[in-house]
Amino acid sequence: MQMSKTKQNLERSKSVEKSAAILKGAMQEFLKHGYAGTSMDQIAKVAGVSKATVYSHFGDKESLFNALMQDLVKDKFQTVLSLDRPQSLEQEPQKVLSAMATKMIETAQNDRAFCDFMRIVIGESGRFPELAKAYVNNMAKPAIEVLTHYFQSHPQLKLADPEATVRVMMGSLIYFIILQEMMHAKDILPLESDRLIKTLIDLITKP
Amino acid sequence: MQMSKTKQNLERSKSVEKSAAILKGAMQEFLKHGYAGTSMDQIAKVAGVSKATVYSHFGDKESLFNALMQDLVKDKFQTVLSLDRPQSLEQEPQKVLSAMATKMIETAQNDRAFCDFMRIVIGESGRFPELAKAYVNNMAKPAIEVLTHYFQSHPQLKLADPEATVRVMMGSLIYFIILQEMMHAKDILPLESDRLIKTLIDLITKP
DNA sequence: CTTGTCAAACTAATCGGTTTAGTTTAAATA
DNA sequence: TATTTAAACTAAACCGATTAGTTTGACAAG
Repeated sequence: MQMSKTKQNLERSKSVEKSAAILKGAMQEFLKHGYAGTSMDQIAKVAGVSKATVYSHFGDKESLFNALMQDLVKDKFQTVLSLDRPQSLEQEPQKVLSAMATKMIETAQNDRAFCDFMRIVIGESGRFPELAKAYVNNMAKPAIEVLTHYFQSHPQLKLADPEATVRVMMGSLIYFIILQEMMHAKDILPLESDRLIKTLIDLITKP
Repeated sequence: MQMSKTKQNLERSKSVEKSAAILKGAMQEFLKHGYAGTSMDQIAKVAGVSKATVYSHFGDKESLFNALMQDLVKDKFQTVLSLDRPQSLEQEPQKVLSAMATKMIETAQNDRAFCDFMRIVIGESGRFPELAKAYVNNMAKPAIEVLTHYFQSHPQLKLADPEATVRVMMGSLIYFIILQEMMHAKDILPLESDRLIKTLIDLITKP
């Protein structure tokens, strides 16, 4: 039918601002109400955009959700990377590991969206296995690998199984966050993060 | 208020069988599709019951969800308790703790509904804080307390902070289950549960 | 006659998704 | 500079299906 374009109008590429507004609105709603609990009308409204525009940018609800979560995984990945790349690798492991753990918990405590994000990833991991795998590949795996490499390059820690030890450390911290921050257990099972971190580091760098 | 019954019609008191069928159907659907993703029509259908009956037994959707999840928490609590009450308390801690950890992971691996249950509790913990608190009070807290008591009554372990050590142990195991079983990380980040358990127990009962 | 149940119809709202009819934008052309 | 063109956009109506929740009227049984 129409061959009339073909000039160079790749420019007006569907107005990046609208796309960004839609993604921002979708993030707000999906994080708050979950996938099934969020409607396209809501998203269009909070994005300040017509529903038709939402559909012209992202074909359907599932595509929008996937696109958003992929973005979000990459975004939060930056956080995790900066947490796990210890700035001062040369200090004693006790200090380095302790600082990493502290920063990780502090991040979770201050970044509300991070907890909401984790909740969605876990909660929708059954219906969106690709989302779960994106989390594993882009967040859990790099974090585990960086930490494993750190453990392996510090033989003075005398760790029999650095890979498994990483899992112990990550698990302790993440379950603490899940329990205290996500499951509202702060009042029911109070525990200072410092005590957990000290105990954990002491176990790993056993005196 | 009304004392009119008091005969012995505790029998046909809304037909326990129907109630059970509804709860069973609701469990199936809620665990599979989440709260917002499940409709009352679906529940009535899979329960083999009319929708009106569902509403006459449980006032509305939210009440049904809460009633079901309370039941489920109590049910799964039995599992957790039996996991944490070591049958043979008198063996060496290495054996006792190792057996507990193994049984916990095996349960999660074999009981599909257990993973679905955990997913829902975490996923809906933002919108249903009461559900999260029920989980904490009826499952996490007892498990942590039993294990804490076990640690405290075994001073030969020389644990500086038994409470925090429990968190390390529980966190390691539960994050392993979340990653491998719920987030489909088995293929991406393979790790034998035996290695994790051995490493964890070695750290706690440091030789 | 009360109680529990049923299927079915019903409400009013919302869902995901499409379509329409008309407007804004910015670049290309003349 | 004025005009044309095509894409992106808008609000609004529309679609059929589905939602949570109610009501009705009939039937069975203690």
